[in-house]
Amino acid sequence: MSALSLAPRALYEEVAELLRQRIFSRELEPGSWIDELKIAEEYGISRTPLREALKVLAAEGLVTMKVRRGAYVTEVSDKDLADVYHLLALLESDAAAVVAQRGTDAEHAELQNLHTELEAATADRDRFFAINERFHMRLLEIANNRWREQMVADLRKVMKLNRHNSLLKSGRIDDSLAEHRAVMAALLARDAALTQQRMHAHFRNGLEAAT
Amino acid sequence: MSALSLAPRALYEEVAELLRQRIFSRELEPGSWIDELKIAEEYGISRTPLREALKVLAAEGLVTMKVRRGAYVTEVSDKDLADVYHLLALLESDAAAVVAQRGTDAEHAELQNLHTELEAATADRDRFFAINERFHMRLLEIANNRWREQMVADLRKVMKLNRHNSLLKSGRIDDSLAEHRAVMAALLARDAALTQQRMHAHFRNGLEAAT
DNA sequence: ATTCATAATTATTGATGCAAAATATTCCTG
DNA sequence: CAGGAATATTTTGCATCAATAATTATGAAT
Repeated sequence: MSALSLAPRALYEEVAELLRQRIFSRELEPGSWIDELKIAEEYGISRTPLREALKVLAAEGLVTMKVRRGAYVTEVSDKDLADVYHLLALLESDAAAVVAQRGTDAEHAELQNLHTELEAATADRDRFFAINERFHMRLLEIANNRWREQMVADLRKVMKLNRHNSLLKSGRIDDSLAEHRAVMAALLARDAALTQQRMHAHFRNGLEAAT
Repeated sequence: MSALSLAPRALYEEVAELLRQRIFSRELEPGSWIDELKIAEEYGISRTPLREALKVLAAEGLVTMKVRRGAYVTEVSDKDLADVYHLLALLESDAAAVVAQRGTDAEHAELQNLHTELEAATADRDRFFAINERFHMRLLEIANNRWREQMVADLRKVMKLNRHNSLLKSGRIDDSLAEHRAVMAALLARDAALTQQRMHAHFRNGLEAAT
């Protein structure tokens, strides 16, 4: 990690990222109030960029702002988890259908390559998750709808708030891979409806495994 | 409008709302930079709450922040318009399917009442739009997914950035009403798939009329 | 005359200070 | 001893101030 970055982010962005990590690691627990003074002192910054960072996190749904009370880490109930998952399934399965229908052959090949990598990574759990993540992200990029990309990114952040934090549970690697394979087959066949349906099933199974 | 409100909003919220109105009225044009000093002076406030408001608007997609350059009103291309519309169609037609399947009889009756009001308001264009808006909002509330409600609200704000600003063009009132009637019929019959399909068609027609 | 470099101006970003509001504490009363 | 009111402390919210980076303008050199 180099000290000077090519695209220097604003301080409030850096702070937002640090807070996200602390929230995801549950160092900042859901429901707990965020002490502006304490955090600002910890990071050696003033409260101004911290407050701006909190506004960003509030928009992402990670924290909730109460007037004259401050910000607390959002608590996600089981219902919230199911609701968010429902939307992710909807958005990503639609993205898959779009890619099946309108993706170029080169883009399809690229996804197929990622899938092949995935098939080869069943032994290494972390690697499997990492490649899986790249696959889903690349799929969204190819679907080429920046508003959806933003929404999915935000929803995935909310998912990470949950204790049983998994878009993909451990024991489910083999099942998940089989579903992935089915999605790819439909996608390469350019069958949009089937791709959408199979991706949706993939998510539904994921939710059942998570709850 | 009373001076003292029961839920006093923070200044940055008020400012965000004022800026939204100015953006929607195109007083602040898409692509134009927002002069913090000028706006703050206009409103007689400091720049701190203004900057926090800009972060909120950025999260909604209404303005774009550039590091060390400030904020400018987001420009929405025709592609953006189509992309946002695509997502609105996806989210709202799914909401309709959910309501068809899981809404209570009382909730269905409530929507039917709104629809009846709509049928009676074809002569008054503004009234028609207002009731239509209420119908869609109520549908989302009944679908009972606060994450979707937030996303749809944000997407609708982005839609309003566009010049041909209309989720419902003028000449299309009769067609729109017919589509609405079809949606209601499927919904009351608790046919989720058909409801979803018809709501989707309703949006598709809306987009074609807008472009 | 054009281009590049340097300086000056302007605007954004971050820090500090102050006032108002909410919560916690203490003291008084029943 | 308990309950409530008044006070004190903590914390948020807004404004002002300082510094930092970017753009523009100016001038010199080729």
